[in-house]
Amino acid sequence: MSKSAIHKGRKFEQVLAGARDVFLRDGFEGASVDDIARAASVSKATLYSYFPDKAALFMEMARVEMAAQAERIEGRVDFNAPPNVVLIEAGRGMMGFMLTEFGRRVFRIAVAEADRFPELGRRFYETGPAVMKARLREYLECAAARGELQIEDFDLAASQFPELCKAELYLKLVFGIKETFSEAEMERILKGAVEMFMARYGA
Amino acid sequence: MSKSAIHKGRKFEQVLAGARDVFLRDGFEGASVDDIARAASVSKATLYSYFPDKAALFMEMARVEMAAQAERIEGRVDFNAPPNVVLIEAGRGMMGFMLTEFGRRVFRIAVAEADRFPELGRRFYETGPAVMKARLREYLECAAARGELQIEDFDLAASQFPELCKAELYLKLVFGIKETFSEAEMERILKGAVEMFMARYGA
DNA sequence: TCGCATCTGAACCGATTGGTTTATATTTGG
DNA sequence: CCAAATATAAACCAATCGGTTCAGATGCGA
Repeated sequence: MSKSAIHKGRKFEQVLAGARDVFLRDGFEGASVDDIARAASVSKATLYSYFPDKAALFMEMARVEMAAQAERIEGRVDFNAPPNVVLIEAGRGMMGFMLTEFGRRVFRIAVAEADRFPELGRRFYETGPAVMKARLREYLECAAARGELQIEDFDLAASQFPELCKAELYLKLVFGIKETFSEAEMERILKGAVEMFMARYGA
Repeated sequence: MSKSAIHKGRKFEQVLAGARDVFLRDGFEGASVDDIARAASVSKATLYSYFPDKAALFMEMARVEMAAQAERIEGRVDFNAPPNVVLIEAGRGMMGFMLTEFGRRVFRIAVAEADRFPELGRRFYETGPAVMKARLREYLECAAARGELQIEDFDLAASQFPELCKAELYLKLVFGIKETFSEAEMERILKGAVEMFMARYGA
């Protein structure tokens, strides 16, 4: 009773969990409501007592899932640490999420359904990449003020670094060429990203 | 009769064109065979006389479309030109494709269906990003041999530059935040990419 | 233990889907 | 101009889908 507003029943979480599993596995069109109900160990009638239709269920699970993701990103950024420490840390976090089975699936869904659910794409962007970029930008300004970096276009710089971290990884992941990367490979890309960034913006 | 091997009929191209339009608009699941037949101005029976099922039609149109895309990329790369010319040119080409309505749709489909059609993702990667990377790498080695660049890890460098060109653009495009970018914005990103690349690898 | 809210399972509905068939029309090469 | 190849429209099929309904089971607070 003290939880949230809209719902009334006790199996709410079950439904969301089932929806998450099936939607992430099969996509929006591909997922059948019967499948979701089965995965949630819940009757279809119960499911429809919570949500008016399939799309609403989908959006709600996406909302919840992305909120959780945003919270996960709340990884510490030490604003006083030197750039090559902070950058490595931030890059590692990003790559960690990208390399998750879960991370890939969420990304795929967001891309695939960005047409059908325009709000979904926007939300994914804003709770994911946008917050990371904003935080990074904050740090960059901080470090620049200390004279550790020399940046003119902070917005651009904060966008460039995450992109650098995707080199060699991202495309192969998204298109299913390769699903796992060794620690050594990750370190090589990460090191390359930081070196390039520092070569351009280092003081 | 002198054309290709498998098919026999005269409306083959029509069918492929219709399939392209509808699949790119609605995705694989979302597209109905009746819709495709209608878009192709062809009867469903005719369509099924060419292709055994929906999936085969989809893969064939993807194959053709990606082959065409690969040909399009055959843009000149002058191996004797200096880096900051070649890089700008290559980056501009990439961004040009990304910013096309068509380019975005193809990308979305490839991502969305990479699970269902593993070969599709692989093919998209190999006829698109991979060829660009290979060509760029070739050039980088050439320019390094001339002493215009100083690169240790050519593979990494050839992956980094395209990623840099996506900064600020790509994510917004993919998630539908923004669909068009002014010439000035593109130039800013492009210039930023080249500057960063040269700061790291310039001789 | 009673009473009320929630949950269940299964049947059901109308719509749509991928795919087939059939009888007829049209094109085309010789 | 004929005959074989190819295309057509429409009806049809079985399956699946999202969504509804309902009679009864189940859990829970008092």
